[in-house]
Amino acid sequence: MSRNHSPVQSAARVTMDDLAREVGVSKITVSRALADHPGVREATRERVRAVAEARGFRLNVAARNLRQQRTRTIAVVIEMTPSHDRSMSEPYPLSLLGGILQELSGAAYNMVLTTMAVFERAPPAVDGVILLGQGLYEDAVDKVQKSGLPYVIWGSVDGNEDHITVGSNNVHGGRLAADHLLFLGRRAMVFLGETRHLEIADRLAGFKTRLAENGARLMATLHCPFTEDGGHGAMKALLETAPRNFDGVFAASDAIAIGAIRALQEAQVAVPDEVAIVGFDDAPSAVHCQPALTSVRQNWDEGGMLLARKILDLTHGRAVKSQAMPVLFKARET
Amino acid sequence: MSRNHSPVQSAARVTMDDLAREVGVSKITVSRALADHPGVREATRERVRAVAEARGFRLNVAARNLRQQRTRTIAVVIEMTPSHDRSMSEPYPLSLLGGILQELSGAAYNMVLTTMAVFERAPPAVDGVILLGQGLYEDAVDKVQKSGLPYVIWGSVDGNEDHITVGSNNVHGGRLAADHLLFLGRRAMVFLGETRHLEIADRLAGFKTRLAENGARLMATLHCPFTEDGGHGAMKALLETAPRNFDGVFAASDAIAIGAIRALQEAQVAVPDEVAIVGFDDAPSAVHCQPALTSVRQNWDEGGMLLARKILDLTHGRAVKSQAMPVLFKARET
DNA sequence: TTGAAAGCGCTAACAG
DNA sequence: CTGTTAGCGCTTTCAA
Repeated sequence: MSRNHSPVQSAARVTMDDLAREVGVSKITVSRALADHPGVREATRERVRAVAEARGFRLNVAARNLRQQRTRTIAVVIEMTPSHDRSMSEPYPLSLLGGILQELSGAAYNMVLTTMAVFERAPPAVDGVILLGQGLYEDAVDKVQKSGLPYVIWGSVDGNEDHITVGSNNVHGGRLAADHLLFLGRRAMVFLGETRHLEIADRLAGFKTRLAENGARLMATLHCPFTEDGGHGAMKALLETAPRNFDGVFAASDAIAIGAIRALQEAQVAVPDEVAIVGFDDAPSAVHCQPALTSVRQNWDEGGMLLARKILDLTHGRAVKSQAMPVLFKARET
Repeated sequence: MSRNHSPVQSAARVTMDDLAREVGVSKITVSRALADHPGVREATRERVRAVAEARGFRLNVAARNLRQQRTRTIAVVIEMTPSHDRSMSEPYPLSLLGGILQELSGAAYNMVLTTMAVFERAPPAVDGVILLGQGLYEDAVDKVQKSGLPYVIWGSVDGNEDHITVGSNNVHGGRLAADHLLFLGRRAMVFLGETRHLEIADRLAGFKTRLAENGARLMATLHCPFTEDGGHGAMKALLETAPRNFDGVFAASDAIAIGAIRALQEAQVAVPDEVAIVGFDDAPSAVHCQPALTSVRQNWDEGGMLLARKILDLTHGRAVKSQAMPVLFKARET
């Protein structure tokens, strides 16, 4: 029946004062009754509850937030490109958010999902910040730091003890990728990915280390975006400029790897017989693509939960440490 | 007097009063200067700005929210199962959130991502609600309605004018799926999906209509979860209990379809030669799976933007209507 | 162009 | 078990 036409709230909203007057107690008693504080007579609590229900009382959360100087809300700042091509899910899939949300939910905390731009332009009322996004790094960290709020970062665990970081052990992931390709007898490798991102740089570092230890060579490092098209373009360009001089590829994401495989197949290069390839993330499409993609899985869920737990600890003044999480190698057909 | 133990911010935070004292103006002038109100002398504004910067002033958003009686924040309530199997991205992928976020960002609004449970237990300070999630439906709508906030729903556009709904034209999607299978000469169909969800029920309804119009038959409707395992299990059970009496399948999601294909292949049933199949959503894996899955694409991005625009309109007291969005048929190998 | 007063709705602290 | 007082930090209103 045409409710909803109310702009924000229907009429003047019912306050605790209104309830207090009606029940015949003071508003602090109303507050205590509704908040389940001990030391309110059960009968009183019941009456307050009943009237609150009857009058459609809703707590003014903004008022409470101001009074208590805390919002029980954590901001999650993501990198978002509006482009269709690069879906938000590429570098940081929903399961990372899922892990965060699950943990925050458990603590009865809310989560504000926002971008750096909005975070600056219209700062939300929050108690802490989780920063996702490699591109953002240096810049974004500064901005968040300026906000004065406690924060944790998803990314590469560098030596900087100034900020708390949670992330996969990317160096080790790179080593595992190298080991696989070496095991397949490959000696001449190519790396695909944007190494300006610390996480990616770490993957390459681990990869290189193992190659060096085993006398294999890195023929090229191609900087390409995280997408399938990025991988396809980079590999296509590589194949067109010179005769193929490599037999192993390590891609910084599964999307890149899948694009690269497509380019290889278009150029009549057999995968994995002529060129073996390892991706990263173990995305769903890694299982379904042809041939099935060997990849390095990150534990997004757990990562999200860790991020949430750490930011909650920080907001409660507890000590917190950075943490690198193990990755899992998934050998498939490539 | 131990102000609040301030777990959140380090020292006592700088307030507008502090700035006012230091600059030698009243706090309201500080407020106006920082908010770029006209009618503040430029010199004054500059001084205020400088001191604010120097002192590391940060606006107390909670206080502003209380005073202004609005938060510039919209809650997005999602259905979240903690289970690994059913990823959050299944029914409502990140791109829907992306669309919402993009539109809210543009209006300098923040977005609280939350679940129904948290929304009830720890209501966030918001001006409106976007409700995602078919499972939630009746129940969740009631709960949100009780909150007294304006809201819009992603889902099926039913006749109910009480609430504003945005969603794909699921009925038409069902018709398109039927047309494809009929075009391939199929006459005996199976539907896979949980029809208690209104959206799914709509897909089935459109599907049935077309079958009836063309004298084809619906042999079975199997209720299964949205996952690959759900589709696999349902199809496997169907194949085991009786001789195969169908040659076309319409699945309520791509994940279900991919699971069903696997079950068919395991039972030595050729896809699409013996059984053709159509999915829904046009997920990335639809392109990569073997054989490539025919599907019905939903315009998530646009849907998210519409949801956001409508809830903003509602919170500003503007009239708003429900809207069904066109879907796009993607014929592939199945 | 600036300021004084008031108060948004709630809850912590202390008294009774 | 309940109440009084005070005030969180900001912005609206009205006055100068």
